[in-house]
Amino acid sequence: MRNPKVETVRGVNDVLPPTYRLQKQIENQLSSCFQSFGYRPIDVPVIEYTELFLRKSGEELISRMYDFTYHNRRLCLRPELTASVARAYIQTTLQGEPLPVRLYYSGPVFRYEKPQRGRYRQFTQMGVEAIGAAGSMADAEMIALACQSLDKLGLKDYRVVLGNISLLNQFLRTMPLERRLGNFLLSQMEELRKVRRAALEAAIEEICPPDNLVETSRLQHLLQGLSEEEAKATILELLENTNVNLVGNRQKMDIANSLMGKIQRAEQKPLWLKALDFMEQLAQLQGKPQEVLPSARQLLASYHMDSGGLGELEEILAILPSYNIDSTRIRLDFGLSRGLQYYTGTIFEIHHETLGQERQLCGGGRYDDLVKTLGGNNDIPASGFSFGIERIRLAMESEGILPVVEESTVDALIVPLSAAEHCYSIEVGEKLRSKGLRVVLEVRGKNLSTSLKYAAKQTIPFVIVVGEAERLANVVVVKNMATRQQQQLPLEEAVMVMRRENDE
RNA sequence: GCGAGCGUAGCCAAGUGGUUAAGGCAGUGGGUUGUGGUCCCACCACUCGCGGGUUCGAUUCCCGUCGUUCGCCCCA
Repeated sequence: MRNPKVETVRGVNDVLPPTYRLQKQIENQLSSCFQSFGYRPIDVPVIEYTELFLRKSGEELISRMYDFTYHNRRLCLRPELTASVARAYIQTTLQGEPLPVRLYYSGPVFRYEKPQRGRYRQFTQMGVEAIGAAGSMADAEMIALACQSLDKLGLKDYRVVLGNISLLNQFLRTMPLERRLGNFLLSQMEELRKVRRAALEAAIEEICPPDNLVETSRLQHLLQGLSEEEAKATILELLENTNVNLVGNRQKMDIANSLMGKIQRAEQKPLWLKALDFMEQLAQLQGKPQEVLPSARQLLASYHMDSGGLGELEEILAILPSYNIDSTRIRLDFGLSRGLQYYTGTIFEIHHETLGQERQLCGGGRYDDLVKTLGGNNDIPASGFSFGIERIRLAMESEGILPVVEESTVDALIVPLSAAEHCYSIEVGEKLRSKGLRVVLEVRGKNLSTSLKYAAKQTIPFVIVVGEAERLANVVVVKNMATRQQQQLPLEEAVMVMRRENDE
C-alpha cells in the first residue's frame, strides 16, 4: 500500500471471511450459553459522553481512551461496556423491571494501547451484567457462567483467579486518608508485588508531599486527639491571643485552614505507610484456596478486621462444585485489584496458560456502587464479566480446537451459454434460491470451459448449464462436479438431484 | 510508557554498493465449436514500507519515521 491514507489505522484490523465466521461462531456459542442462564441481549452505542467513564473507571483506562471534543461535546469511543450497560439500565425502561436484570452484550471497544498480538486498539468484548443481585449466589453464577462458556468452546488450559477488593477497600475506609491517595493506593496493589516498595513510597511522597513537617510537628502534637472542629477552634484562639496584626476575621480563618491542611498532610504518611504494610501482606496471599484462606483469616484478625469478604469467597468456593466447575482451576489472589475502580467486592480474571503475556481471556467482578454513582434511583448491587473474543480465538487456536470452516459457501453455479439465456438463467437462479439453495450466476459471460474451471477451483458442487436447447425445452443441465455426471432435467427434478447427491 | 527483532508483488520468498530485482503460489488472458482442477503459452514490482544522508552510483551502508512481531507494563 503506497498511499498511507488507504491503509488501516494502527492497531485495528480487517476481519476476513474465515476469521469473521470463526468469531461469529464463537459469539453464537457464548450467546446460547448466556441465554441458557436467562441473560437477554442488549446493544448500546459505540460512542458515549466521556464523562460516563471518568468517574469510576480508573486513571489507567481513562488515559487510554479515544477521547475528543466534537461540536462542543466531549465524546469518546467506549473502552468497555459495563458503564454503558449500567447507563442504559438507568436511562431506560429497564429500571422499572423486576430485579435482577440479566443482560449480555457483544461489540467493539477501543483502547489506545501499543498494539501487539492479542492486543488491539479495537477489539471485541462480549460479556454479561446482572443488575440487582448481591451475594455469593450471584457471584458464583458469574464465575460459573464464565467457566461454562469456555468449557462449551472446548477450552481446557485456563485458570480462574479469584480475589476480593472489599478487604482493601474496607481497610482504607477506616483510615482518614485523602480520597485521592486512597484511590492511588487501590490502583497500586499489583504494583507493590513487582516494584520495590521503596520506589512506591517515593511515588507517594511525590503525590502527597509532607510539606514543612518540622514547622508543624509541635502543633500537630498539641492538637493530637482533637476533632477537626476543635483543632481549628484552638488554632483560632491561639491567633486571637497573639499580637500579630491581622486584618479581619477572614485572614485568621485562612491561616487556620492552611495550618490544618499542613497538619493533615503530615498525618497522611504514617497512614499510608500502614496501608502499604497491609497491602504488601495482602498481595502475598495467592495460590490454592485451601492454602491461602487460613493465612488470610490470620491477617485480617491481626488487623482486627471483620472477615466478611473472606466468608463470601468461601461461600463461592463451596457453591462452584455444584456448577461442575473444576476446582483445580481456581486460585485465590488477594493482590488482585483490576484496573477498573468501580469494583467493590468479588473480582476475578481468567487466564489462558499458553498465550504468553496477552493471556487474559476474561475479567469481571462486583460493582455495587456504579449504578448509584451514575445516577440510578436506588442503591443497586451488580456484577458482570467480559470476554475478549479475539483472545478466545487465539486461545482456541493454540489448543488446536478451532472449528473447521466449511469450504464451499455456494451450492450451484449457473452458466448461461449466450446472451439469449440471460433471462432464463436468472429465473432458474431465483427458483433455486426460493428452494433454499445458494446460487451464483456466471455474470461475466465466460464460456462453459472457463466456468467449469472456476467451479472446480471454488469447489462449487454443482454447475447448472443453460443453453438454447435447455431454454426452449424449459429444462436445465445439472452437473455434479465430483462425479462428473450430468443430466438434463426439469428444474424441480434438478433440485431433488442436487439435494440427494449433496447429502451423499 | 520502556527494551529488542523484522519490513523485497495479494501470499511465500532469493538476492547484490554498479547495466533489464530470481523463483514459487495465487490472479488475469489465451490453448477457436456446449464440458474441468493436472498440462502449455503470455501477462502480473518504472522499483525493494516511507523520508533523508553517505556515494560517481543504494533495494543493499547510516539516520529518522511508519508498520509489524517479541519481551516488560497494563489489560480483554
